[in-house]
Amino acid sequence: MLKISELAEQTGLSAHTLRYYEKHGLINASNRSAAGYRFYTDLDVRRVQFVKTARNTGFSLADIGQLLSIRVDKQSHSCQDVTDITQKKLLEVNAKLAELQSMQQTLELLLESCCGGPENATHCSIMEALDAGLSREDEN
Amino acid sequence: MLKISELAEQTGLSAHTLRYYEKHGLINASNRSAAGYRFYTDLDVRRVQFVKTARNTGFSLADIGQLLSIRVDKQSHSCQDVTDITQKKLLEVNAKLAELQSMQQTLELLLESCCGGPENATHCSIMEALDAGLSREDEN
DNA sequence: GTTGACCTTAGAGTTAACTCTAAGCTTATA
DNA sequence: TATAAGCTTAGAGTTAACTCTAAGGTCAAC
Repeated sequence: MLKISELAEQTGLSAHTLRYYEKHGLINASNRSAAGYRFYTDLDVRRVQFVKTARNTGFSLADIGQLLSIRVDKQSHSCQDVTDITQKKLLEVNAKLAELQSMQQTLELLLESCCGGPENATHCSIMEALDAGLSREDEN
Repeated sequence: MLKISELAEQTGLSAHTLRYYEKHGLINASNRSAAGYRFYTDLDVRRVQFVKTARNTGFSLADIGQLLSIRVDKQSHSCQDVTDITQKKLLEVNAKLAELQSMQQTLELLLESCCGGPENATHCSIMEALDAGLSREDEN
């Protein structure tokens, strides 16, 4: 049985975050001391680790809530329920990735075009490109 | 001379957003009518377009504030001032990109591993992988 | 028996970039 | 001249996921 600070140390999350997760229905302490202190079992720890892993994989807390409700009653859910959530997240990640890759390319082109030196910026090609709307090559 | 809704239409930004940008010192209306209506010149329009282009390139409003202060006094700034801002942004974008690529890979592996069918989730390999911390292959 | 570290709760603050609302002028049109 | 569309401001609300604070109770050790 772990106290909240011990669980925090074991999982790498802060006690604040753990209480926050509890408030949002993701986790819970199986036991409380007479005075109200939270005490966590091994099962609780594993649930927190599940949350942390899902978080690192990009799932939102809302997604994780869904995944957890599948986790506690796997019989009543299908693999498709799980892949639906995962697919949706992958699409979001891919969309964000495309956006960032476009930014990356633009930034790299800008940096290639500019001397970056101590000359004054009167003819700076980055400023010119931003002024010209990047020459309309990549607009939204 | 454009009214704010006309500028909004020309730039694809909302009038709300334009006022927001003004409140944060990025743009301004060169003129006001007797009653206080904003009126924008061609120069104002170009400044707004600069902001929009920079925004699409990933710069934060704070970055754009810096770029704009260079823009209005290029003599007093060097190309290096501009590339410093651009470099910093590229590093941020690259960091975020790496994070998302790792998530993408994980999500794809998860999806490959799971049948995604109507079977119940008792042995769902996505759930198992999340439970196992993704087999420790990719931890933070 | 008193420090000091740790725990509790409710609730406020943070961040970025909007987005919207309310209450009240202004302006163009019919 | 009356209506509707559009403008003004100040300020509140939104989103996600924390992060922190205040005020106070608890517990182990010296």
